[in-house]
Amino acid sequence: MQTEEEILKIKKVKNTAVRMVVLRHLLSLEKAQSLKDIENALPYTDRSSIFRTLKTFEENKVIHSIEDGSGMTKYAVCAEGCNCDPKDLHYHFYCTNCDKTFCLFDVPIPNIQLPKNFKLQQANMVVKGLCDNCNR
Amino acid sequence: MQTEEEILKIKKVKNTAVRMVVLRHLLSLEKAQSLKDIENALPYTDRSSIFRTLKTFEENKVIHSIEDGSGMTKYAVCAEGCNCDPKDLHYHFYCTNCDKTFCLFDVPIPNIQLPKNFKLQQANMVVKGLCDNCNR
DNA sequence: GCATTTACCGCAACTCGATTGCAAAGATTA
DNA sequence: TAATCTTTGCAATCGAGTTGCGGTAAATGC
Repeated sequence: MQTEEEILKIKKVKNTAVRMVVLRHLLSLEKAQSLKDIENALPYTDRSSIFRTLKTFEENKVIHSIEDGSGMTKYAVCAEGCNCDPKDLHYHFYCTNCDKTFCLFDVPIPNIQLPKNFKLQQANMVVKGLCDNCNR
Repeated sequence: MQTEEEILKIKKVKNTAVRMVVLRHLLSLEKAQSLKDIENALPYTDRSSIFRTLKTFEENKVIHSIEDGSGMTKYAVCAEGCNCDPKDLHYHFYCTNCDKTFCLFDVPIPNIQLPKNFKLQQANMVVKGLCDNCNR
């Protein structure tokens, strides 16, 4: 497991107070977080600073964004060695009851055969339904 | 091919002027449309009327909505016999250059093996990249 | 056919997540 | 140290989506 400092160093992102606290927060949680989630969790850090931090992280592939159909973009730390290639894809499961987003790392993504001359850049596979906890 | 009147009758949606014009517009295009798209195409129809029409259509399964990662919900007319089941799924391809959304009816969706006790309600599979026309 | 109820429409206002302008504070370079 | 660039916090703005409300049209009851 890499420390926050190591991650930022590897991804060539300058280490600042806001960046450290945001990255630490993301690392401490297993679920993808929205800007709002982070804002609520870090009450002394300004929203726009968090926003810009997330953009910076995304540009430098520290994190990747997920559109899970909840209406809010979520963010999660890239796995070690992840280059946010289409190959690194996984399904996201959005629970319509508890509003949590899960990364389904274990569910394989098939090879998508696109029409001729279409070029894949990224993909967003979101499955919605009820999670384990809510499906009772 | 069904007429607008027939579709509304089958789906038990009352036929009104706004509904007719919105449905006709959606049928006339092969690509999923956003509220904004429709608004621009129908300058004499009020946005909120179009919005409520789309909601009514969606509730009655005349159309289905798509979240394609463009930030705007898109709408497309359901195919004949479509019940908007997870089974009726298909990939959507969003071109990051020309901002168009394509339905990839011909690309099969695999069976998604969810973790134990998770329940699938719907899925949204969006592939982003360059379309035929923009990939030159 | 007329009155009453219900549904629909258009306008304007509002919500809320995302984004930006700007100036102050901090870090870096010359 | 001075000049320059980056980051931060605040406030304002943007834009898609949504809602309240009064007016109009359609459906229903008598």
